[in-house]
Amino acid sequence: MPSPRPRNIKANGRGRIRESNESRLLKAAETVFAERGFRGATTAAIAARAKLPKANLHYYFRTKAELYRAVLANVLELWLDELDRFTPDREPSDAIAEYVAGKLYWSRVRPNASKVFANEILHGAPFLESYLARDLRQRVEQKAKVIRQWIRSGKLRPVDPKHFIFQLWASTQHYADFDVQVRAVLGRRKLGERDFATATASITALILDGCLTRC
Amino acid sequence: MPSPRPRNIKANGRGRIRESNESRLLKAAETVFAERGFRGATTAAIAARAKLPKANLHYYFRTKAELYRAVLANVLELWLDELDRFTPDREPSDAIAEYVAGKLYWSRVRPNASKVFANEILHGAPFLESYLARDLRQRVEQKAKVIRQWIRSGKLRPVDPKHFIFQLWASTQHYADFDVQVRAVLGRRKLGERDFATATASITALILDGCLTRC
DNA sequence: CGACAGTCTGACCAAACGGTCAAGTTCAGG
DNA sequence: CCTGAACTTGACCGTTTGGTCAGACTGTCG
Repeated sequence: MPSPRPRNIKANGRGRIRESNESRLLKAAETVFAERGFRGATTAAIAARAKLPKANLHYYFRTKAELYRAVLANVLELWLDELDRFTPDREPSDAIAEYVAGKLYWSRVRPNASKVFANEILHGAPFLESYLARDLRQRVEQKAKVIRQWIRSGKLRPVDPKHFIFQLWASTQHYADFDVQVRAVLGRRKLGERDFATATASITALILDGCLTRC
Repeated sequence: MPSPRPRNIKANGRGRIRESNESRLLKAAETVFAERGFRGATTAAIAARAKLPKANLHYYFRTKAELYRAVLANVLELWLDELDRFTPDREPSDAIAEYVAGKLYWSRVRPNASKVFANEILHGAPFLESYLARDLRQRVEQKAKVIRQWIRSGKLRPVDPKHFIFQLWASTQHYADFDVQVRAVLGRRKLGERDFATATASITALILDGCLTRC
């Protein structure tokens, strides 16, 4: 949640400056946190990237942790909802294909969001513990039910629902979080729309049909 | 590479102390770097975990970067070789199953190694650029050839070899790097051998056969 | 225009950091 | 038991860091 501080929304149209500066800082912070992690990021670097004096940063966000929390909240909003495509009435192959495409879309257009999240989890999720234990867990539990239903109706093999979700997460996150490695292997300077299209097709095909020839 | 420094291996049996202390420091460093990343880790914290004074750490490893490099070298040694199971003469399903099992084995017994590597890549691989561009790229190119051969011989669907390898990497790394998330979703305090066995089975089944019912 | 909340910022600080150093202690070979 | 190399360490240093603050500026509403 953004910040508990003198929010002057009194009357109409106020706080424009605040809103503009806060979003500039959040954008800069997302980049710097993605590049260097929480501890490695410095408020000076974030402020510089937002082209504001450091003291100004601390005017809008009291502490580095508060700014980080705000960035995380933004990221979660983005990350949370993709799984909602999983509903009992849908054809699993469609839902899964759309999920992969959606996740990879965000990995391409907001790679830093993915990296901030990955970094947070990688280092033990000190800021997201309760989110993981509450919201995320419940959400997955719920979607696992949908997957079991798909299985019961014979549309899906008897996969382990949670591990299935892990695999979806893993394969889609990879392209944003490990992009240096992917780029090195593919020999690209930057991953383009075409690379992501190939990735989407590959992942979808593999998850739906596997790699073995059959019948 | 460990360190260019007065290595007293003169006569027999010397350097025992050095060897012991260096390995204690490396172990401690692996943990701390995994928990906090390169910038977040402090030499004081590493020294404390190794139960040595900080000055002693700097006696064995001149700088934090040198220590970090040594840790990375250790990690790479572990990570590098699993792909060697891919040879033209083998049955792909066996090779793949063994690869997944092998990678997940290391994810379980050396999760910090995986995290150090993941963190390095996540933050742009400043220490591993040349490794990625040379060794890794070549290695993948080579293994991609094997996969293409498998495809030509009709044992494998026409998957994109490199993206196929990415998927193998992604799904296996996930359990070490994102273990907090996995634990939260599964409701475990610690991932045990059984969890990893389930994961291995799930990943293998999914990659080989996909999730859709068929025929 | 007066007033006041909101915004801005250079200068500053204590704490923490990576790294150094000189003086000491231990250890094995002669 | 002597010697020299290897090892140990408390104290220290310059720099960087997150955060503060007092005072100046600005936009807007009555």
